[in-house]
Amino acid sequence: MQIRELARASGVPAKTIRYYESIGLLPPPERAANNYRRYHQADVERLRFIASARSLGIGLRDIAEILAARDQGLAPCERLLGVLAERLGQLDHHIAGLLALRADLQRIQVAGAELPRDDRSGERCVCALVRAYDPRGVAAIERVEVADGESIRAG
Amino acid sequence: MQIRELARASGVPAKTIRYYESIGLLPPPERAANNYRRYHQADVERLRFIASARSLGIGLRDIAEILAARDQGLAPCERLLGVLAERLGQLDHHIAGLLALRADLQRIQVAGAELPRDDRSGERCVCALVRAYDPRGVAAIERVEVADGESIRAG
DNA sequence: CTTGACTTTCCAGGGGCTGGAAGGTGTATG
DNA sequence: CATACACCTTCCAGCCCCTGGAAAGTCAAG
Repeated sequence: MQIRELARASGVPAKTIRYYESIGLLPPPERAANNYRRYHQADVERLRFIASARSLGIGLRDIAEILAARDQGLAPCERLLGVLAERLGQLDHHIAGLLALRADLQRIQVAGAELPRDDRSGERCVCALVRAYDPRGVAAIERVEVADGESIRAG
Repeated sequence: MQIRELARASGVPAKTIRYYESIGLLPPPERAANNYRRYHQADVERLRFIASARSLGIGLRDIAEILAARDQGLAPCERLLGVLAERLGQLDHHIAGLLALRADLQRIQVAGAELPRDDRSGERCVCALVRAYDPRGVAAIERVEVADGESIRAG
């Protein structure tokens, strides 16, 4: 099958498939006479695994290690379980941070809504509240989830 | 004051201060005879605002707009409140996604822990569960929080 | 013969920094 | 005066995971 069909079968855009190949996550496939990539059912499975792991929030590096182990004939189950556990820990930490952040944000919002909106000095308005905000060890670790991109591959 | 002192007073690394200047978030400061940047108290305030807004998860673009408005003598409070509200919405959405993801992850972990760990075919082990995982509209939006970096500026 | 759908490669950008190289400057000490 | 060290400057590269676009080739249908 051609790259587009693999894309449809796996839910991963063709562009991303080429990218995965370029970083060694997928082996270079055989080529047809016209230099088009040719894929098989096994590639669908592999890519599905990658896509699912990605949507579980597992990084490409971990995925690469697991696949490399499997390619060498080793069972990667143990390792995968370890990655899942680690990911769960990260996630809990992350969620806790976001919940604390949410609370802070809401406090500022509520307090700021009662202040005048035309203060240009920035002293008696919501700006002052933001400026005075000091994340007490909880947030600030969570600078991460700001860079969105709204890709929604599986949407 | 020099850049390092501004860094200490604001909690923002010198490198990041230069970066902020390079993208127009901070105006180019005056220079001493030796070409060193020279800052004042007002820069501390501005940077504190930026740092706090960042740790609330507000993007540099929004921050830039707010600061630009203020630089033009307009009160940005209304706009800031809007940004906060929007951010709160994002955050709720994001947290909901992460909680759903957490549940999925845990389900897979628990189910996978009961399967054999030496399956090289990938059919009767946790690998199969991951491969079969299909985020039902909830996750997959949240591909975001995978790119950490563990910066911990305020740590 | 043209249209259109596919493919190929490569280069750039996003978000928000962070690290490092290569070099200039300022101050304290021997 | 030499040296050590801390600070400053600029610029280039990398992180993570793609995504968009350009320029060019290939194939089937009308």
